[in-house]
Amino acid sequence: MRGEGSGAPGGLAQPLTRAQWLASDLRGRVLGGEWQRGARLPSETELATLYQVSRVTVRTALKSLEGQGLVDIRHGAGTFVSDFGVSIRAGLQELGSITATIRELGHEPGMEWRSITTRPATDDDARHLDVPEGSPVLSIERAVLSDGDVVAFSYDVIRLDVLPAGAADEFGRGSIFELFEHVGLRPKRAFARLHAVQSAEVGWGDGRPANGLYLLLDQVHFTPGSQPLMYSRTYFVEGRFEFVIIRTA
Amino acid sequence: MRGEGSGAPGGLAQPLTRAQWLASDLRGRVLGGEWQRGARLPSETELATLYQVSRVTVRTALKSLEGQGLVDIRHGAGTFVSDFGVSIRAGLQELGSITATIRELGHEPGMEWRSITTRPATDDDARHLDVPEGSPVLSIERAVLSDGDVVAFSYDVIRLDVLPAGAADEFGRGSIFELFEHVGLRPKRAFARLHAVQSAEVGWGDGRPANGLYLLLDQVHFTPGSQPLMYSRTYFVEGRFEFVIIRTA
DNA sequence: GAGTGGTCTAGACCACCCT
DNA sequence: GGGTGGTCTAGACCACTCA
Repeated sequence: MRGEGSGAPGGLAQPLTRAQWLASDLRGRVLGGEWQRGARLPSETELATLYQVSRVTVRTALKSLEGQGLVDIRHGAGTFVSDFGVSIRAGLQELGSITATIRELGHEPGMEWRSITTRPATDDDARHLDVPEGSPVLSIERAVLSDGDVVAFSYDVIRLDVLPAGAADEFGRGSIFELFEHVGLRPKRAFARLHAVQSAEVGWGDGRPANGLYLLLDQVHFTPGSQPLMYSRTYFVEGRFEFVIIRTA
Repeated sequence: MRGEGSGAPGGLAQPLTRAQWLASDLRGRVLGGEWQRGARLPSETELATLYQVSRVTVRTALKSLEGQGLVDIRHGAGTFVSDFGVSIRAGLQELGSITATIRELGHEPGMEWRSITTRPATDDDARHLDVPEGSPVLSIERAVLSDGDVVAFSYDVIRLDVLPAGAADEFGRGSIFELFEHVGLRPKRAFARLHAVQSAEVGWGDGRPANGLYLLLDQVHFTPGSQPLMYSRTYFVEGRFEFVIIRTA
């Protein structure tokens, strides 16, 4: 059954677990319109048989899709294609690159670097990245674009002591996540805080909103070994990006 | 081992799964200071033996604590008490009452009702709650307090057709979640969107911030059967509430 | 290499929905 | 009552960390 995985994962090549592969495949089938909105998917037992995996694996995959708002699992009744359906955007709780998210929404992502410099860590950097004040960090200022429009301004500070030698030179093109990947330092977790901000100091150029309103995502990214890797403050221009969270009991 | 569960669950009495009970117990032990910040917890196998449950159950509990930012699970190394430690606030992705969250942070929650009325659903209500325009809804305006200070203004619209007869009269005291619980309608999921808002129209009384800045949590709550139950717009006064999200890959 | 977490399986029993 | 999801178990094997 099921020849090749139709739904390619959004990110890069890397070994997928069976559950991730299944989720990706089912995601592709749902988005491909194989089932109508509100329609019932095959039962977990059926899927387990079809895909030759255990029911636990099926459940893991389905719960992931539920977390993305794609399907709706109802006890005793079945799993249904969510009413939000195809129009859903990736949830905020899933750690991934903004670029990938924009692409998944069907837009053309872009990036404009304003500056990339090496400098000593400020007091603030040091506190967030857990390094001594003054130790070298890579400071990046960039604007995130979607279909040519600025959706966010981001101020990122990256620890240099955990990067392989020469890796710093590679920054400046492509997604930051892809860079980390390339260097073998995939962020595993992020601790994020949200704030509403109004300021004329944020950002640069024509992309700045007249009202100066932003949703600030202030986050620290960690390696699988729980080392702080990057501290970023990303100011999303209010109204140009949909922040969605699926909250579950 | 482990006599009674020390860590009482934040919410109300209801049957807990073993994993939930375990999570609650471990949470109590961590918060109680049984292990230092950064210290390693017993291994999953040890915990499984100690608590007489399977390792899968232990993992479920630990992952829940990880999602709350309480512990830090490191492949091959062990599970450690998070550096954020005790000061952590509940994550935004966990669906729960604001009241309960405030209490967990060690503050005294409060509520001030401004108005509770029954009225026909507006166009906007109808769209979010999936009812015909004009069908009766319960409209609530309230302020959420923490230690006597206003932290949020909330405008809630509740479907009346799914409430048991007479239940509407019970609103106006206590947490809305407790009310739902009492009536047997525990929300299971919420679909939330976030916005930065600046407005002088929002809120009332002295609690309004001078700058008019709010973080708007715009959400629809669903019953386990996926019926829309409540549409609420909660305006959190910027700076008075910490919005935290643990994002994972 | 020993120990720890990450993933997966096959099977079981329960709670819930629907007819 | 029959089917579906919710939870749990015991055991297995793999990947990673650390000494």
